Amino acid sequence: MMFGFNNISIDKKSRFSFPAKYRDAFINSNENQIVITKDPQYPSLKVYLGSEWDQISTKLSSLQGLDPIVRNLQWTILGNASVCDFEPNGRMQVLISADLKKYAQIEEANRICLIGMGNKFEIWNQENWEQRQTGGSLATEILDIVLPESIKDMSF
Amino acid sequence: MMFGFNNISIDKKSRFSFPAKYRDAFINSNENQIVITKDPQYPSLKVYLGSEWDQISTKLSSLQGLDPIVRNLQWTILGNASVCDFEPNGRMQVLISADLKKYAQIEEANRICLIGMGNKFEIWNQENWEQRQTGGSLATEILDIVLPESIKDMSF
DNA sequence: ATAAAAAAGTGTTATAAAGTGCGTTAAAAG
DNA sequence: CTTTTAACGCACTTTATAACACTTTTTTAT
Repeated sequence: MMFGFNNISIDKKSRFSFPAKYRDAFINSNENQIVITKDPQYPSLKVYLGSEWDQISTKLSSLQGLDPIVRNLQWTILGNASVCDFEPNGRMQVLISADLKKYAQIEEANRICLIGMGNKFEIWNQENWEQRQTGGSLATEILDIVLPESIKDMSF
Repeated sequence: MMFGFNNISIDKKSRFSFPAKYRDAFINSNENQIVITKDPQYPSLKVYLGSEWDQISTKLSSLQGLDPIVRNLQWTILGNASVCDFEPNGRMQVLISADLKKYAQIEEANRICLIGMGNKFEIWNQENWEQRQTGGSLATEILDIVLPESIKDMSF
């Protein structure tokens, strides 16, 4: 399990490295892929371990796509996923695409917030994160709607 | 069970040591990890034993994150947790990150209050602690809201 | 269509900062 | 007075990041 807040740099080529403290956890869970995609609620990114992603994406893509909310989630989460090779023994570097950077409002930033939430991470623009933490609301609360039963038991 | 008030020093590298009187309790409970994170209500820190943390974090991360209050608690507690290796037979030293120091308003301090609460500890800035004890209220009471049912039975 | 140029992506190295470990001194307890 | 504990200081190790070099892909111009 991987927890905690990290303010880390992005280099000129849009790469970041996971902090070394997570190395053991990555090695133990035997991951060799990382998936980054959009968060459906907030202007931020979700970072999944390969194995977690397999579960979530399998479940989500099996849902009835005629429900517009489900369809929207499928578009957002599945349609924007970027799969990266990942070496837990190496530099643990990951590239963020221009699209995802734009979505998370980190186009210009050379630093991001990487937040360990146990089995996944979130990536935030620093200002947005701070506003969130102090109870302030963001301009864009994207999924402010009632969810269908089928996804109530899923945790993205 | 570990109780009582302690005023202890933080060194230049932001480390503190648990008082020796708790050594036996740590050895008996066989802990080799300590987790520090933010208190969701007050500008102070919570210090959990590894085994306690496993329970709390598992429960908390399983809750429906689409509820904004739950999501906020997950961010605060899980997203700011710092897991430290811990040797009950050694110096029992723990590092406090710059972020957590800032949150607990102990950035400049070279002493902190470490309060044993049985199965966990709290870390406070001395002045805030004294104000609390004498009934004064702090400027920042962060979680002044009604909690959803799902977390009413959890004790953080 | 091909070659040149630019951009994007990958990998390595060097250096400063952060973190860790341990010995010494000072203070407190027995 | 002896033993234990707390606090401090120093040296060593690890980590993060910026800078650089090289490769691959894409774009542009002829």
